[in-house]
Amino acid sequence: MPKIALPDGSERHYDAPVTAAQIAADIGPGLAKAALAAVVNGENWDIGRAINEDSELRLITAKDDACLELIRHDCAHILAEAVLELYPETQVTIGPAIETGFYYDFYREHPFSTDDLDDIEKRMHEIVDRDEQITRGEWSRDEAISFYKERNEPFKIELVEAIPAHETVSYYAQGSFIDLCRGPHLVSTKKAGHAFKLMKVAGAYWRGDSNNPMLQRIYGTAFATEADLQAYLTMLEEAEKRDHRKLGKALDFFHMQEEATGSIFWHPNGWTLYREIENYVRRRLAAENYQEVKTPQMIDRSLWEASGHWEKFGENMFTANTQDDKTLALKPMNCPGHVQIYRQGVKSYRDLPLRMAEFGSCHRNEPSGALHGIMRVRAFTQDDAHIFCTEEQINSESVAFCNLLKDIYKDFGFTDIRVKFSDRPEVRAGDDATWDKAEQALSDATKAAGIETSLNPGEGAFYGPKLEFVLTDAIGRDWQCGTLQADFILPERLGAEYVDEDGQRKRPVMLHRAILGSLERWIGILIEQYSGRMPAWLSPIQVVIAPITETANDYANTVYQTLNKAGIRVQTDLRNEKIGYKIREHSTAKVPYILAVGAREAEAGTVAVRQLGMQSQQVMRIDEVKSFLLSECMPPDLASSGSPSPDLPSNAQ
RNA sequence: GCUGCUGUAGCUCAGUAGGUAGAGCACACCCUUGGUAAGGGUGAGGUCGAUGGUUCAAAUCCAUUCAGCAGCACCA
Repeated sequence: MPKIALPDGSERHYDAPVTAAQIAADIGPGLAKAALAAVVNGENWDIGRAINEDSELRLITAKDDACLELIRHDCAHILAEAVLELYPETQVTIGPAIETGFYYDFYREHPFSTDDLDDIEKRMHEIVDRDEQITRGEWSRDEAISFYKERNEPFKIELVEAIPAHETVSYYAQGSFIDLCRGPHLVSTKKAGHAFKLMKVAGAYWRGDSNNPMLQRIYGTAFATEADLQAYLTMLEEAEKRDHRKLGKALDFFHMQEEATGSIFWHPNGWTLYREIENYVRRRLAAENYQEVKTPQMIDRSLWEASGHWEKFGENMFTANTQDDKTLALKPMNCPGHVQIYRQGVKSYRDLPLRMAEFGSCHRNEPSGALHGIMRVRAFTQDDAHIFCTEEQINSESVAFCNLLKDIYKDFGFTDIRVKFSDRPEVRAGDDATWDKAEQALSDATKAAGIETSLNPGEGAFYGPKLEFVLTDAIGRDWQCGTLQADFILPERLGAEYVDEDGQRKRPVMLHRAILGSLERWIGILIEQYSGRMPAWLSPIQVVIAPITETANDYANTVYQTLNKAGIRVQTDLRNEKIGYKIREHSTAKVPYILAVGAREAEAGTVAVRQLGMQSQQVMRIDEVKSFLLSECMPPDLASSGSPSPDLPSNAQ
């Protein structure tokens, strides 16, 4: 005799088990039609599945976000049904709904090609039109296993065996297709609708393990309406235009080429941006009492053996052999080098915390498939630093670091930061007690800094747990940028110590930390964040002076001299082109300010200022425009402190 | 590293029945001196990622290889 509680607070009583569909019909015909699924006591529920006990019920309609997940999950099943119909020799594995749609992993001898997707998609539309009823059933474990044995589906058998003993084994059937599935689903294939599209085919390892066979994954996306689907596809196209690889080339920032895979050739424009960022960070660190150092690019393997890198990280290290049979390694990290500087001379507790920073150029031999534009490269520069401190200082140093990081991110326009807490990995140095201590210390520090973290189990560094500050690129991929790692192990291994108040020699703790992460990745993210339209202080070319006719060339040069001398990155465009052409070109090149000068301006000693993205222009006197541009182009840290002389490199020509 | 796809002028791309390559933009020169997103003309520029093979003949077919792209795995 189930009693059903509804979201509006009302209750309905039934004499016998009842389905959500029946309840919806009792409430009204409109709802009966609109209801697609239900949530019963917080659990997703098929609309046609009987409810036996007193329950809280919420009905799901097409407007619900939860409905989208159902549609996508249905699409995954429809995809599998279509594939089995077209390619009966295929084995099915798993097919969930995901954030951007759905996928299904198949196993077959001959991989799918992109051409197959059209056929499969066509068949999926047919299956939707067939209006096949989707029904839920339950199996005993043995029934499930013998079913899949008969069909020669070893992957599915593995899945059944992995289901915990106390859970029921359910399946969903539609047409001739039956899939082991937790559900829920809509009542028929028709309800999934036609607003779906298969996107790509790719390999994916069974259970995400590269030791397992590779499956064929087909990705698709699906929405409740055709309009939503179109909007999503348009959004993807727009995101592609923000791709840093495309913009980096278009804006003449950098290039890469075969002979130096994973390394960047920085062009003058890109390098100007790079240096501007580096100088900004340098000023911020100096203000926080960091000391900057520089350590060797290549170090003998013995040091890497001592630090543990040779063993734990050796596969990713580039090495070079010398004529006298030494093996040197290009540094993949800066920490061992910093410990060497720390160890010069005796350190006192009075020296701690000691903050040692380096724009450390590192090389790592990343797997070829991991390379991605300038976001994931083999040669990069970290805004790295190591804070040598006592255990008691971990907390305050971590809090100070988190605050500095947040402030710097804000200056670059990032306010929405996600933070992951990565704890001990399987391959690690140090004993469990040390790890307990390190994880606890880092966790306490994040709480003190008021930072919310999500757990990222087993992803810590081999020497310590870490915080990862994650930003997202144009098409939604996550990239780790900043990091904070508590390390009790390297100081031990490399013999760092200090003399405490009581005269005893003790181990300092090392906090490994980076704010931007790598300059290269940071610039990649920045380009995508701003679609290449950098804030003026970061723009490689801040101002272009464009004479309207060549009679104004001399005057343009005069204005140029004034602005260049003031430290503004300014260029002139004296080419024999019309002003409209020049405006278009420099607008496309995303130059923040264009100063048009013609006879009128030359006569009056003014310029017509046109700001990027604006239709109109504003006439200013030379002295006015100079102070206007100086303030517009001021790096944010200098602007807020009101420093009179910005440290702008002047590289204009 | 694995699976699939791609690789033609500086850039974006065309070239599907194998017969020694085309367009637009950019570039050079000439004309035009034009007031805020592309003025006009002429011209130069590729041997088709690399290597090997099939063929009378290959950008086009085959093999190997390198690089890029998507995903997976990896990411201290």
